[in-house]
Order: sequence, then C-alpha cells, then structure tokens
Amino acid sequence: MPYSKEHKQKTRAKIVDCARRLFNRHGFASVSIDDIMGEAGLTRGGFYNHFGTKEELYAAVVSQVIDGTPADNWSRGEGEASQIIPEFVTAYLSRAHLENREDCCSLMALPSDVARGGEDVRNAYRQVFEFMVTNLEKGMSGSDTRQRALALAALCIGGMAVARAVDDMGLAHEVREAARDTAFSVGGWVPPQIEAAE
Amino acid sequence: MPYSKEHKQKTRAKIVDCARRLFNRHGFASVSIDDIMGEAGLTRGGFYNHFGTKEELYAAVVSQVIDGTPADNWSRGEGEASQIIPEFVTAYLSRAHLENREDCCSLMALPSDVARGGEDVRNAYRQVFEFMVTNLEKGMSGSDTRQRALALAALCIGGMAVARAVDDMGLAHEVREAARDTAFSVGGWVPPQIEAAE
DNA sequence: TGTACATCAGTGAACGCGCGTTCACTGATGTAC
DNA sequence: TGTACATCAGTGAACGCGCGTTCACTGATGTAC
Repeated sequence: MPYSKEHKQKTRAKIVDCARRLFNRHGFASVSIDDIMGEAGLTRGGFYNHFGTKEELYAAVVSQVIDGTPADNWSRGEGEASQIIPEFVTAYLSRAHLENREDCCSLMALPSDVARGGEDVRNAYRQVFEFMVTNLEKGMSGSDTRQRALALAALCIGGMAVARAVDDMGLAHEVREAARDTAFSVGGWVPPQIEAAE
Repeated sequence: MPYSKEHKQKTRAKIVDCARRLFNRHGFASVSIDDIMGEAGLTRGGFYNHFGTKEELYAAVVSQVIDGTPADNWSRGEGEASQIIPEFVTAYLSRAHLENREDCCSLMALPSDVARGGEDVRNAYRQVFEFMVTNLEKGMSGSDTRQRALALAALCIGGMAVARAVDDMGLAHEVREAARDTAFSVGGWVPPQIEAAE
C-alpha cells in the first residue's frame, strides 16, 4: 500500500488545523473548501479523500482540543488542581488569548455559529464544554461546585465572546478583566498576582 | 410626493424586523437578501431603496432594541431599579428566552458573527452592550458595581450562547439555571421565587 | 369634484462570481519478484 | 539490488446553483389644476 498511513493522517491533521484557524477567524459559512485546502498547500478535489462533507470537517474542528493554547495547559492537568485550574482561568481570560484570533478556544470563537450547526457540530461543542466544566470543578472546593463551574465556564466564554464583538479595545479589556476578577471570586480563589507582568 | 413618508418607513421597519428574526436563527452569512425580502412580502430589487449594502442592514438589526422581548422590559425601566433589574435578569435567563430562536436578544444570538463583522455592526453591538451594562449597574448596590455589571452581562450572554450551542437540552437548562443563580449572587439580589411557576 | 401628471417604491430579469461537490486523471510511493 | 506493477492521495476541469448587486421598467399614489 503506497503512501503510508501516517502520510494520510498527517494530511488530515493539517487540513483540520488550517480549517480551525480559518473558522475561528472568519466563521464557518464564510470559509470555503478552496480557502482551507489552499492554506494547507493542497487543491480542492483532495478534500473528499478525508471528509464526506464540509459539515463533517466542522465537527472535527470543534472537537479538537488545541495544542499550544490555554486549553492545552489545563488538559495536561498534572499537579495540584487547585493551582492549575486558576492558572488556566487566568490564561483563558488573558490579553493574549483575546487577541489571538486564530489559535484560540473554539468555545468562545464560535458559539453562535455552532448554535445553528448540525447535530455533529453541536455534539462536539458539548463534549468540549463538558470537559472544561469537569476540569473547572476539580479546581474548586466548597458547596455547589458543579453549578459554580457551569457558571464560571459561561462567564469565561461569554466574557471573551463579548470582548471580541465590541469595536472598542478599551472596553474589550475592561470586560475581560471584569470577567477574570469575578471568575476568581466564583471559583473561590485568591486573585492572580501576575497582573502587572501580563 | 406619492407614497407617504410613513409608507417607506414602515417598509424599512418590516425589512429590519424580518432580517433580525432570520439573522438570529440562521446567522448573517447564511441568510440571503431574497430570503429577507421574501419574508417581508417584497422582491429583491426593492432592497436597495432602503439599504446600500447587506452589511448596512446588519448594523440596523443589531442596534435595534427589540419590542416584546426581555430587553424591552428593562428598557422601559420605570419603577425601582433594584426590583426591575433582577426581573430583567430572570427574564433574560428564562426558559422562554432560550427557546425563542427568533425574538431574542442579538447580543446572545450573534456574538461570534458580530466579532468578524464590519465596523458599523461592531459599533452597534457595543452600544447595545453598554446600554445593558449601564442598566444592570443601576440595579446594584455595594462596591465595584461597574466591574460586577460587566461580568454579569458577560455571564448572561455567555450562559445563553453556550446553552444554545450544546446538543443536549438538559445540559442547556442546567447551564442557564447555573448562570441565573450565580448572576443573582454577583448582583447581590435575593434569588427569584418564581422558579416553580417558570 | 374630476382628470392629467410627476414621483418613486417596488418589480424581476440579468450580471459576474464563488460556492460545494463530482469525477476522470495523474503520478508518487510501497511491494513483489 | 533493480525493475515492473498496483495502489490511492492528490489534481484540476467541470457541474449546477444561489449569491449580492444593478438596472430598465411599471404602476400605485399624492398633487396641481
């Protein structure tokens, strides 16, 4: 069998990776298969060797937990949860994560796109969200941890989604910082001290 | 001058209204001008008597504060802010508002669409968001009201946006209720008692 | 009151364009001998 | 080791289609006389 299995897997991974960045930046409907394949250094026809439809790729993108982003820090999850989880929240609500339009968490970059997507996409979104909530909960103590973790996830995602939608960077960072401070309060953690160095 | 001024204004308002419902449900990129004009009982050519481009209509939609939705309750804003604002939050995070895909707040229905929209759209989004935050703050007492109002708005919008994106209605309502309970805690209000009747 | 007219909101065919998907093909590669 | 072959990932022209926008027109309406 010519072309090793890894070759095809690598190509597929490259397509998903390029698609993720383009979807995060431009949304699902506005990115064409030509755009994606071009970005991956391939031509349109080959797309259908890897995916049946554009929608199938969409689901693959959403369910991908991304290397090299805040989501990654937390998925590694070694060490004390009570320390790692607040660090994750700080990174999630950081200036860098707000400004990086491509390498960011799809939960915050695509909520309204996914809401009107097909079954597979919404399923993928739910799984990533549940993963986030479960991990946030691990970093909490006290009562109602599940409820607080759900609200905390909503606050992180909502804060960043809103900050991206407004046309005023000053307001955007004000929202982001307000979300972060309130997130620490809901989580029951002491506020981050790294503030000045951010 | 034939066709009274009100005639044209009414037609314009009808187009914006139909567009708002279609955008909320399907997103900006997936709704065509034919769809909108058809919904309004008109034909495509007439669109350009009212708007220069599709993007211009988009901004008009986002900036419209909607009659007959929770947003309306609060914009009326007569009476005690400390009572009306918690009522608004309850209505915003209600089952009905989550399930109504068309007549809902654009802040929660379109965040990721707006984030990649043009200047006018993002400006309109900011104005509506600022209006929401200002009003939430009026219903608060204690310290850091501005910061808490920003986080509260992010929590409301984020909670609803996420609840809409997941494929499990049970989880969706769990998120919505968690957001609501935490919202009341951030707002410094006593939890709503209407729960059972919801 | 009745009629001729000017206005302009609304019509719908047409434009160039890019989309998602299909398909006959090409050619780089691993395997068999 | 060298060569012929089979595989199948990748190519790119072509498909039908719907898009945003334009434009010559039509016909309902308010106004002037």
